[in-house]
Amino acid sequence: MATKCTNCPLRRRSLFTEMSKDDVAFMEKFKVGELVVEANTPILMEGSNSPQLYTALHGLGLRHKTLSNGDRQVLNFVFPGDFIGLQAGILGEMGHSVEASTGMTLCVFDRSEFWNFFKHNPERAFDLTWLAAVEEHLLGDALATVGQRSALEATAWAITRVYQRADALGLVRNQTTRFPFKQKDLADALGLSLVHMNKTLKKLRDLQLASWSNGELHISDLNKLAEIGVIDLAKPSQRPLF
Amino acid sequence: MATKCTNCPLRRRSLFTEMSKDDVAFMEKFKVGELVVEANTPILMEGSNSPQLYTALHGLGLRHKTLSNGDRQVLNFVFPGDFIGLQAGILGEMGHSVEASTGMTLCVFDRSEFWNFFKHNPERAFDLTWLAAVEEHLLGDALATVGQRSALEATAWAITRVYQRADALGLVRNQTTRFPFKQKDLADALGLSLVHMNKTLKKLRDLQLASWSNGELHISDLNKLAEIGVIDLAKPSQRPLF
DNA sequence: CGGGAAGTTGAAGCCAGTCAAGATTTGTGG
DNA sequence: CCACAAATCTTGACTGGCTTCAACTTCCCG
Repeated sequence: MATKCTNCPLRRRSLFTEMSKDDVAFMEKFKVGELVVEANTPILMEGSNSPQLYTALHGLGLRHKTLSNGDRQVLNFVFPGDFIGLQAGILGEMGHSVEASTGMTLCVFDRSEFWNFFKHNPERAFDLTWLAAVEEHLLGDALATVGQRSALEATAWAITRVYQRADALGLVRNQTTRFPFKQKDLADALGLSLVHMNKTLKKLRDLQLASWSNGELHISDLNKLAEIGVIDLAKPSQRPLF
Repeated sequence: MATKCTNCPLRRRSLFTEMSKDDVAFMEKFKVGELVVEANTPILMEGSNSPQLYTALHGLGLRHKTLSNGDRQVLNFVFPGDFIGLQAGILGEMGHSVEASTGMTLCVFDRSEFWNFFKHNPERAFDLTWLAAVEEHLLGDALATVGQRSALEATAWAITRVYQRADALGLVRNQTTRFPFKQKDLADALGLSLVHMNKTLKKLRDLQLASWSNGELHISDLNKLAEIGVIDLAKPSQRPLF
């Protein structure tokens, strides 16, 4: 049974901006159902023009591009609250693929209703653009990391960022959070080989900064980690939820 | 004397979508003037919240992030028609800096009027989101390149992309286009050292694929270049102009 | 329990970074 | 318009971080 937007468990979290009753009702009309997928299921394919758009309610996934030679670049990890399919909605074509890494529950929206935001609800349209701008911002950071930082720095950066995102969602306990990805996923996100990723993680373990095993990420010294990763620890500001 | 939007020289180019007379008039109100800057002038700084937004009318520039350790990542090159400051307009803060590499002329828009697009002109608001989505798309490509491709592949990719963009703007003659950047700029865009960038360019020269000197980029074999760079040569589709 | 996926570790090689020095172009003041 | 300085480009030699190859271990799940 699909949850009503009024009762959305995500909306309560302090990370997300308040939404008026009217807007919630507006979203309710837009929502056509929920999708439950198993781990390792493709959700959207690069180049596709999906009739449906999603918001991640529960579970984790990743966005990636696969080159014709088989190499894969992971662009980002998908957390609850993330909007999926903006490029399909706006450009008519996804520039990357999205897949579920764990089991996931997704809110499903009808793409044909997309235009209504712009026509009838400028605030929500603005929020949508806001999300696109943030995504651009994050990709810029990732590009700078992959382009300029060493393997140790990049790994520290990535781990710090994941931890911060999880923390903002209230998913951290005892400096530990669920991070059910493969080492290969992180390697592909940072442009490193799997072997070197493994050795770099070992180094962070030996330095007593962070350890990641059995899908659990534990942070021992966030400040030191942030320092190595050249990242500032400013609390992420509130963001709109779609 | 500032050009009126009605007479905008860019708008005539086939790359850009048609705009209704009403919309052009709408833009006209939004435009507050023109800015002429010299080469090597900063236009927007990372972290700043500029009251003004721009569209490049003439000249070339680049977007970049500078890390605290001094390393620089070039995110993209700015061509005529590019909108500058979307992040400032939407997020209230730029995630990267923008600077002029040649002398540039920029249309200046008032940021405080920004919200009016969403309120009064949903088509233009949609176009804005479109631009943000395309930017995200391009950054994804760049990330995949820097993360997964060798120096030769990455360089071929970058050169091909620049050439395609210039071509779409009608800036190519005799398979040659103006590309008045430094080798360091391209190196910083691809995460390579200057020395290796230089040697890679020499290799492309020796292979008789492309040569770049005196700010002029000449392409001998675009197909081969695109093949090495793993990029497809589909004509870029029309895009909205702001 | 057996087999496959994921993680771990060592050894060898190479792509790209760093260092260094000279050539060429660009900019500037007299 | 020349002369000198600064920036950019170029090339060679050396170094090293990361990749590749290969084998072994551990963890699951049927």
